[in-house]
Amino acid sequence: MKEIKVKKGQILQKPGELNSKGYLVKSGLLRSYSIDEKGKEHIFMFAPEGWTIADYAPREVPTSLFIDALEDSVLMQAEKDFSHIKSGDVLKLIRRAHVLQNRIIMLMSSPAIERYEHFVETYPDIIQRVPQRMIASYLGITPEALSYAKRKRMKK
Amino acid sequence: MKEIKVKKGQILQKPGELNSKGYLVKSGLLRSYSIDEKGKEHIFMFAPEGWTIADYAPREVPTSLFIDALEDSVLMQAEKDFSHIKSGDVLKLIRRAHVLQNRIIMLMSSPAIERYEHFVETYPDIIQRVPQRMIASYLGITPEALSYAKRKRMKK
DNA sequence: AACTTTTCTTAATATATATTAATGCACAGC
DNA sequence: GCTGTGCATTAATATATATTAAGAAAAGTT
Repeated sequence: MKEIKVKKGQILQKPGELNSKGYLVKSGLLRSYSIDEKGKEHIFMFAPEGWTIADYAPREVPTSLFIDALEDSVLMQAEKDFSHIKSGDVLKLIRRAHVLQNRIIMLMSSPAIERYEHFVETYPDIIQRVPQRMIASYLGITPEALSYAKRKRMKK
Repeated sequence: MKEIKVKKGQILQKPGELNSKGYLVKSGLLRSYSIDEKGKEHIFMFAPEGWTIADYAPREVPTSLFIDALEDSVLMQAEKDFSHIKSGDVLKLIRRAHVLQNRIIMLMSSPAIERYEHFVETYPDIIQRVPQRMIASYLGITPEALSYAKRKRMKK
Protein backbone atom coordinates (compact mmCIF):
# COMPACT_ATOMS: atom_id res chain seq x y z
CA MET A 1 0.00 0.00 0.00
CA LYS A 2 1.54 3.24 -1.04
CA GLU A 3 0.10 6.72 -1.18
CA ILE A 4 0.06 8.58 -4.48
CA LYS A 5 -1.10 12.01 -5.54
CA VAL A 6 -2.58 12.60 -8.94
CA LYS A 7 -3.60 15.69 -10.86
CA LYS A 8 -6.97 16.15 -12.52
CA GLY A 9 -6.95 14.39 -15.87
CA GLN A 10 -4.17 12.00 -15.01
CA ILE A 11 -4.66 8.45 -16.25
CA LEU A 12 -3.99 5.61 -13.80
CA GLN A 13 -4.91 2.65 -15.95
CA LYS A 14 -5.46 1.92 -19.61
CA PRO A 15 -7.16 -1.08 -21.21
CA GLY A 16 -4.90 -4.02 -21.93
CA GLU A 17 -2.75 -3.77 -18.84
CA LEU A 18 -1.95 -6.77 -16.69
CA ASN A 19 -1.47 -6.82 -12.96
CA SER A 20 -3.88 -3.96 -12.47
CA LYS A 21 -4.07 -2.22 -9.12
CA GLY A 22 -6.89 -1.17 -6.87
CA TYR A 23 -7.23 2.35 -5.54
CA LEU A 24 -8.70 3.69 -2.33
CA VAL A 25 -9.62 7.34 -2.70
CA LYS A 26 -8.57 9.44 0.30
CA SER A 27 -9.58 12.70 -1.31
CA GLY A 28 -10.70 13.77 -4.75
CA LEU A 29 -12.64 11.86 -7.36
CA LEU A 30 -11.80 9.07 -9.81
CA ARG A 31 -13.76 7.36 -12.53
CA SER A 32 -13.45 4.20 -14.59
CA TYR A 33 -14.74 3.98 -18.14
CA SER A 34 -14.52 2.14 -21.41
CA ILE A 35 -14.31 3.45 -24.96
CA ASP A 36 -16.26 1.57 -27.61
CA GLU A 37 -15.48 0.97 -31.30
CA LYS A 38 -17.15 4.23 -32.24
CA GLY A 39 -14.97 6.15 -29.82
CA LYS A 40 -17.70 6.77 -27.27
CA GLU A 41 -16.96 6.84 -23.57
CA HIS A 42 -19.07 4.80 -21.16
CA ILE A 43 -18.51 5.57 -17.52
CA PHE A 44 -18.52 2.44 -15.44
CA MET A 45 -18.23 4.05 -12.01
CA PHE A 46 -17.33 7.10 -10.00
CA ALA A 47 -15.23 6.87 -6.85
CA PRO A 48 -15.29 9.81 -4.42
CA GLU A 49 -13.60 9.94 -1.00
CA GLY A 50 -13.73 6.68 0.91
CA TRP A 51 -14.49 4.54 -2.13
CA THR A 52 -12.35 2.01 -3.85
CA ILE A 53 -12.09 1.60 -7.59
CA ALA A 54 -10.57 -1.13 -9.70
CA ASP A 55 -11.00 -3.21 -12.77
CA TYR A 56 -12.80 -6.31 -11.56
CA ALA A 57 -10.57 -8.71 -13.38
CA PRO A 58 -8.24 -11.43 -12.12
CA ARG A 59 -4.65 -10.24 -12.11
CA GLU A 60 -3.70 -12.21 -15.18
CA VAL A 61 -6.60 -10.90 -17.27
CA PRO A 62 -5.95 -7.74 -19.27
CA THR A 63 -7.96 -4.75 -18.10
CA SER A 64 -10.78 -3.37 -20.19
CA LEU A 65 -11.24 -0.01 -18.49
CA PHE A 66 -9.56 3.34 -18.22
CA ILE A 67 -9.23 4.85 -14.77
CA ASP A 68 -8.49 8.54 -14.43
CA ALA A 69 -8.83 11.45 -12.03
CA LEU A 70 -11.71 13.92 -12.38
CA GLU A 71 -10.20 16.07 -9.61
CA ASP A 72 -6.79 16.35 -8.00
CA SER A 73 -6.77 13.32 -5.72
CA VAL A 74 -4.85 11.48 -3.04
CA LEU A 75 -5.00 7.68 -3.26
CA MET A 76 -3.81 4.50 -1.66
CA GLN A 77 -2.63 2.07 -4.29
CA ALA A 78 -3.00 -1.65 -3.57
CA GLU A 79 -1.86 -4.80 -5.30
CA LYS A 80 -4.45 -7.47 -5.96
CA ASP A 81 -3.07 -9.91 -3.47
CA PHE A 82 -5.09 -12.86 -2.21
CA SER A 83 -2.47 -14.45 -0.02
CA HIS A 84 -3.92 -13.11 3.21
CA ILE A 85 -7.64 -12.79 2.92
CA LYS A 86 -9.96 -11.65 5.62
CA SER A 87 -13.68 -12.36 5.69
CA GLY A 88 -14.11 -8.58 5.57
CA ASP A 89 -12.52 -8.54 2.14
CA VAL A 90 -14.99 -11.10 0.90
CA LEU A 91 -17.86 -9.07 2.28
CA LYS A 92 -16.64 -6.01 0.41
CA LEU A 93 -16.53 -8.01 -2.80
CA ILE A 94 -20.02 -9.31 -2.25
CA ARG A 95 -21.32 -5.83 -1.59
CA ARG A 96 -19.69 -4.67 -4.78
CA ALA A 97 -21.24 -7.55 -6.69
CA HIS A 98 -24.57 -6.59 -5.17
CA VAL A 99 -24.21 -3.05 -6.47
CA LEU A 100 -23.38 -4.37 -9.93
CA GLN A 101 -26.34 -6.73 -9.81
CA ASN A 102 -28.68 -3.87 -8.98
CA ARG A 103 -27.21 -1.75 -11.73
CA ILE A 104 -27.83 -4.48 -14.30
CA ILE A 105 -31.41 -4.94 -13.20
CA MET A 106 -31.94 -1.18 -13.42
CA LEU A 107 -30.39 -0.96 -16.87
CA MET A 108 -32.74 -3.68 -18.06
CA SER A 109 -35.94 -2.57 -16.41
CA SER A 110 -35.98 1.22 -15.96
CA PRO A 111 -35.98 4.03 -18.50
CA ALA A 112 -33.10 6.49 -18.39
CA ILE A 113 -35.02 9.19 -16.54
CA GLU A 114 -35.74 6.84 -13.64
CA ARG A 115 -32.15 5.73 -13.54
CA TYR A 116 -31.22 9.40 -13.40
CA GLU A 117 -33.56 10.09 -10.49
CA HIS A 118 -32.23 7.08 -8.66
CA PHE A 119 -28.69 8.30 -9.23
CA VAL A 120 -29.51 11.77 -7.91
CA GLU A 121 -30.98 10.29 -4.74
CA THR A 122 -28.17 7.84 -4.22
CA TYR A 123 -25.21 10.08 -5.05
CA PRO A 124 -26.36 13.69 -4.60
CA ASP A 125 -22.79 14.90 -4.03
CA ILE A 126 -21.47 13.48 -7.28
CA ILE A 127 -24.09 15.37 -9.29
CA GLN A 128 -22.53 18.63 -8.08
CA ARG A 129 -19.03 17.62 -9.00
CA VAL A 130 -19.21 16.24 -12.52
CA PRO A 131 -20.62 17.65 -15.75
CA GLN A 132 -24.00 16.44 -16.98
CA ARG A 133 -22.52 14.65 -19.93
CA MET A 134 -20.69 12.32 -17.55
CA ILE A 135 -23.90 11.54 -15.69
CA ALA A 136 -25.47 10.73 -19.04
CA SER A 137 -22.50 8.53 -19.88
CA TYR A 138 -22.94 6.67 -16.58
CA LEU A 139 -26.62 6.19 -17.29
CA GLY A 140 -25.90 4.85 -20.75
CA ILE A 141 -27.49 7.64 -22.79
CA THR A 142 -26.35 10.77 -24.63
CA PRO A 143 -26.31 14.19 -22.95
CA GLU A 144 -28.99 15.34 -25.41
CA ALA A 145 -31.30 12.52 -24.41
CA LEU A 146 -30.82 13.30 -20.72
CA SER A 147 -31.53 16.96 -21.29
CA TYR A 148 -34.68 16.09 -23.21
CA ALA A 149 -35.90 13.55 -20.67
CA LYS A 150 -35.48 16.00 -17.78
CA ARG A 151 -37.34 18.76 -19.59
CA LYS A 152 -40.15 16.38 -20.42
CA ARG A 153 -40.43 15.16 -16.85
CA MET A 154 -40.58 18.81 -15.65
CA LYS A 155 -43.73 19.50 -17.61
CA LYS A 156 -45.68 16.76 -15.89
CA MET B 1 -23.53 -28.58 1.61
CA LYS B 2 -26.47 -30.76 0.86
CA GLU B 3 -27.79 -32.14 -2.36
CA ILE B 4 -31.31 -31.33 -3.48
CA LYS B 5 -33.40 -32.30 -6.46
CA VAL B 6 -35.89 -29.88 -7.95
CA LYS B 7 -38.57 -30.17 -10.59
CA LYS B 8 -38.90 -27.84 -13.54
CA GLY B 9 -40.73 -24.72 -12.42
CA GLN B 10 -39.87 -25.08 -8.75
CA ILE B 11 -38.94 -21.85 -7.01
CA LEU B 12 -35.85 -21.87 -4.80
CA GLN B 13 -35.79 -18.25 -3.72
CA LYS B 14 -38.16 -15.31 -3.65
CA PRO B 15 -37.36 -11.63 -3.20
CA GLY B 16 -37.31 -10.46 0.41
CA GLU B 17 -35.73 -13.52 1.92
CA LEU B 18 -32.82 -13.30 4.34
CA ASN B 19 -29.99 -15.77 4.69
CA SER B 20 -30.17 -16.67 1.04
CA LYS B 21 -28.27 -19.70 -0.21
CA GLY B 22 -26.00 -20.33 -3.12
CA TYR B 23 -26.53 -23.19 -5.53
CA LEU B 24 -24.10 -25.24 -7.55
CA VAL B 25 -25.85 -26.89 -10.48
CA LYS B 26 -24.84 -30.53 -10.95
CA SER B 27 -27.37 -31.14 -13.70
CA GLY B 28 -30.25 -29.19 -15.20
CA LEU B 29 -30.70 -25.46 -15.56
CA LEU B 30 -31.59 -22.65 -13.16
CA ARG B 31 -32.22 -18.96 -13.66
CA SER B 32 -32.43 -15.88 -11.47
CA TYR B 33 -34.70 -12.97 -12.33
CA SER B 34 -36.50 -9.94 -10.98
CA ILE B 35 -40.03 -8.74 -11.56
CA ASP B 36 -40.54 -5.00 -11.94
CA GLU B 37 -43.46 -2.78 -10.90
CA LYS B 38 -45.20 -3.46 -14.17
CA GLY B 39 -45.01 -7.19 -13.62
CA LYS B 40 -42.31 -7.78 -16.21
CA GLU B 41 -39.64 -10.41 -15.73
CA HIS B 42 -35.98 -9.56 -16.24
CA ILE B 43 -33.65 -12.53 -16.29
CA PHE B 44 -30.45 -11.79 -14.45
CA MET B 45 -28.61 -14.99 -15.24
CA PHE B 46 -28.82 -18.58 -16.39
CA ALA B 47 -26.95 -21.37 -14.62
CA PRO B 48 -26.43 -24.65 -16.48
CA GLU B 49 -24.36 -27.61 -15.26
CA GLY B 50 -21.21 -26.64 -13.43
CA TRP B 51 -22.32 -23.09 -12.70
CA THR B 52 -23.22 -21.50 -9.44
CA ILE B 53 -26.08 -19.13 -8.93
CA ALA B 54 -26.96 -16.87 -6.03
CA ASP B 55 -28.25 -13.49 -5.07
CA TYR B 56 -25.15 -11.37 -4.68
CA ALA B 57 -26.21 -9.85 -1.42
CA PRO B 58 -24.65 -10.03 2.06
CA ARG B 59 -26.50 -12.56 4.21
CA GLU B 60 -28.33 -9.90 6.20
CA VAL B 61 -29.63 -8.07 3.14
CA PRO B 62 -32.99 -9.20 1.78
CA THR B 63 -32.80 -10.80 -1.64
CA SER B 64 -34.17 -9.04 -4.70
CA LEU B 65 -34.27 -11.95 -7.12
CA PHE B 66 -36.28 -15.04 -7.80
CA ILE B 67 -34.39 -18.24 -8.49
CA ASP B 68 -36.18 -21.13 -10.14
CA ALA B 69 -35.58 -24.25 -12.20
CA LEU B 70 -36.04 -24.21 -15.98
CA GLU B 71 -35.42 -27.95 -16.11
CA ASP B 72 -35.48 -30.77 -13.58
CA SER B 73 -32.19 -30.24 -11.77
CA VAL B 74 -29.83 -31.61 -9.17
CA LEU B 75 -28.10 -29.02 -6.99
CA MET B 76 -25.69 -28.56 -4.16
CA GLN B 77 -27.03 -26.01 -1.73
CA ALA B 78 -24.50 -23.94 0.21
CA GLU B 79 -24.75 -21.46 3.06
CA LYS B 80 -23.05 -18.11 2.62
CA ASP B 81 -20.37 -18.75 5.13
CA PHE B 82 -17.19 -16.68 5.30
CA SER B 83 -15.60 -18.34 8.29
CA HIS B 84 -13.17 -20.44 6.26
CA ILE B 85 -12.27 -18.62 3.11
CA LYS B 86 -9.86 -19.82 0.51
CA SER B 87 -8.14 -17.59 -1.98
CA GLY B 88 -9.91 -19.64 -4.65
CA ASP B 89 -13.24 -18.40 -3.36
CA VAL B 90 -12.08 -14.83 -3.74
CA LEU B 91 -10.95 -15.54 -7.27
CA LYS B 92 -14.36 -16.92 -8.13
CA LEU B 93 -16.00 -13.80 -6.79
CA ILE B 94 -13.66 -11.59 -8.78
CA ARG B 95 -14.39 -13.55 -11.93
CA ARG B 96 -18.06 -13.16 -11.29
CA ALA B 97 -17.66 -9.42 -10.75
CA HIS B 98 -15.72 -9.32 -14.01
CA VAL B 99 -18.62 -10.95 -15.84
CA LEU B 100 -21.03 -8.44 -14.33
CA GLN B 101 -18.74 -5.57 -15.26
CA ASN B 102 -18.65 -6.73 -18.88
CA ARG B 103 -22.39 -7.13 -18.94
CA ILE B 104 -22.91 -3.57 -17.73
CA ILE B 105 -20.54 -2.18 -20.33
CA MET B 106 -22.34 -4.16 -23.03
CA LEU B 107 -25.75 -2.99 -21.87
CA MET B 108 -24.55 0.59 -22.09
CA SER B 109 -22.66 0.46 -25.33
CA SER B 110 -24.13 -2.17 -27.64
CA PRO B 111 -27.52 -2.44 -29.31
CA ALA B 112 -29.65 -5.47 -28.48
CA ILE B 113 -28.83 -7.36 -31.67
CA GLU B 114 -25.11 -7.26 -30.89
CA ARG B 115 -25.74 -8.37 -27.35
CA TYR B 116 -27.74 -11.23 -28.82
CA GLU B 117 -24.94 -12.28 -31.12
CA HIS B 118 -22.48 -12.11 -28.29
CA PHE B 119 -24.78 -14.26 -26.19
CA VAL B 120 -25.12 -16.87 -28.93
CA GLU B 121 -21.36 -17.11 -29.27
CA THR B 122 -20.74 -17.25 -25.55
CA TYR B 123 -23.54 -19.61 -24.52
CA PRO B 124 -24.53 -21.59 -27.61
CA ASP B 125 -25.93 -24.44 -25.53
CA ILE B 126 -28.31 -22.25 -23.58
CA ILE B 127 -29.89 -20.96 -26.78
CA GLN B 128 -31.06 -24.50 -27.50
CA ARG B 129 -32.55 -25.02 -24.10
CA VAL B 130 -34.62 -21.93 -23.34
CA PRO B 131 -37.37 -20.18 -25.28
CA GLN B 132 -36.53 -17.04 -27.22
CA ARG B 133 -38.56 -14.86 -24.95
CA MET B 134 -36.18 -15.69 -22.10
CA ILE B 135 -33.19 -14.76 -24.20
CA ALA B 136 -34.92 -11.47 -24.92
CA SER B 137 -35.57 -11.01 -21.23
CA TYR B 138 -31.89 -11.61 -20.50
CA LEU B 139 -30.91 -9.08 -23.15
CA GLY B 140 -33.26 -6.49 -21.69
CA ILE B 141 -35.70 -6.27 -24.61
CA THR B 142 -39.09 -7.70 -25.56
CA PRO B 143 -39.42 -10.91 -27.60
CA GLU B 144 -41.03 -8.89 -30.40
CA ALA B 145 -38.04 -6.56 -30.57
CA LEU B 146 -35.65 -9.49 -30.71
CA SER B 147 -37.65 -11.13 -33.47
CA TYR B 148 -37.66 -7.88 -35.44
CA ALA B 149 -33.96 -7.21 -34.94
CA LYS B 150 -33.00 -10.70 -36.11
CA ARG B 151 -35.13 -10.45 -39.24
CA LYS B 152 -33.65 -7.07 -40.03
CA ARG B 153 -30.10 -8.31 -39.59
CA MET B 154 -30.84 -11.26 -41.90
CA LYS B 155 -31.66 -9.02 -44.81
CA LYS B 156 -28.26 -7.38 -44.80
C1' DA C 1 -56.77 -37.38 -30.67
C1' DA C 2 -58.62 -33.26 -28.96
C1' DC C 3 -57.70 -29.48 -26.29
C1' DT C 4 -55.30 -25.89 -23.96
C1' DT C 5 -51.35 -23.19 -23.28
C1' DT C 6 -47.10 -21.37 -24.60
C1' DT C 7 -44.22 -19.59 -28.00
C1' DC C 8 -42.90 -17.22 -32.12
C1' DT C 9 -43.74 -14.12 -35.69
C1' DT C 10 -45.67 -10.15 -38.15
C1' DA C 11 -47.67 -5.60 -38.47
C1' DA C 12 -49.29 -1.00 -37.03
C1' DT C 13 -48.44 2.44 -34.02
C1' DA C 14 -46.18 4.82 -30.07
C1' DT C 15 -42.31 6.08 -27.33
C1' DA C 16 -37.39 6.40 -26.06
C1' DT C 17 -33.13 7.41 -27.44
C1' DA C 18 -29.46 8.61 -31.12
C1' DT C 19 -27.61 11.71 -34.48
C1' DT C 20 -26.60 16.02 -36.35
C1' DA C 21 -26.45 20.78 -36.22
C1' DA C 22 -26.94 25.32 -34.30
C1' DT C 23 -26.78 28.43 -30.45
C1' DG C 24 -25.54 30.59 -26.05
C1' DC C 25 -22.84 30.39 -21.99
C1' DA C 26 -19.05 29.88 -18.83
C1' DC C 27 -14.48 29.57 -18.02
C1' DA C 28 -9.37 29.02 -18.83
C1' DG C 29 -5.44 30.79 -20.95
C1' DC C 30 -3.20 34.44 -23.13
C1' DG D 1 -10.24 42.17 -22.36
C1' DC D 2 -10.23 38.86 -26.10
C1' DT D 3 -10.39 34.23 -27.73
C1' DG D 4 -10.77 29.43 -27.85
C1' DT D 5 -12.63 25.38 -25.81
C1' DG D 6 -15.82 22.60 -23.37
C1' DC D 7 -20.48 22.35 -21.82
C1' DA D 8 -25.57 22.56 -21.91
C1' DT D 9 -29.65 23.13 -24.39
C1' DT D 10 -32.87 22.99 -28.24
C1' DA D 11 -34.73 21.32 -32.54
C1' DA D 12 -35.23 18.37 -36.61
C1' DT D 13 -34.79 13.98 -38.08
C1' DA D 14 -33.55 8.99 -37.77
C1' DT D 15 -33.32 4.65 -35.49
C1' DA D 16 -34.19 1.30 -31.77
C1' DT D 17 -37.28 -0.57 -28.95
C1' DA D 18 -42.08 -0.90 -26.66
C1' DT D 19 -46.94 -1.77 -26.99
C1' DT D 20 -50.90 -3.89 -28.71
C1' DA D 21 -53.14 -7.13 -31.38
C1' DA D 22 -53.64 -10.99 -34.30
C1' DG D 23 -52.59 -15.41 -36.14
C1' DA D 24 -49.92 -19.78 -36.71
C1' DA D 25 -46.92 -23.25 -35.02
C1' DA D 26 -45.22 -26.00 -31.27
C1' DA D 27 -45.51 -28.13 -26.99
C1' DG D 28 -47.77 -29.84 -23.07
C1' DT D 29 -52.15 -32.03 -20.91
C1' DT D 30 -55.95 -34.87 -20.40
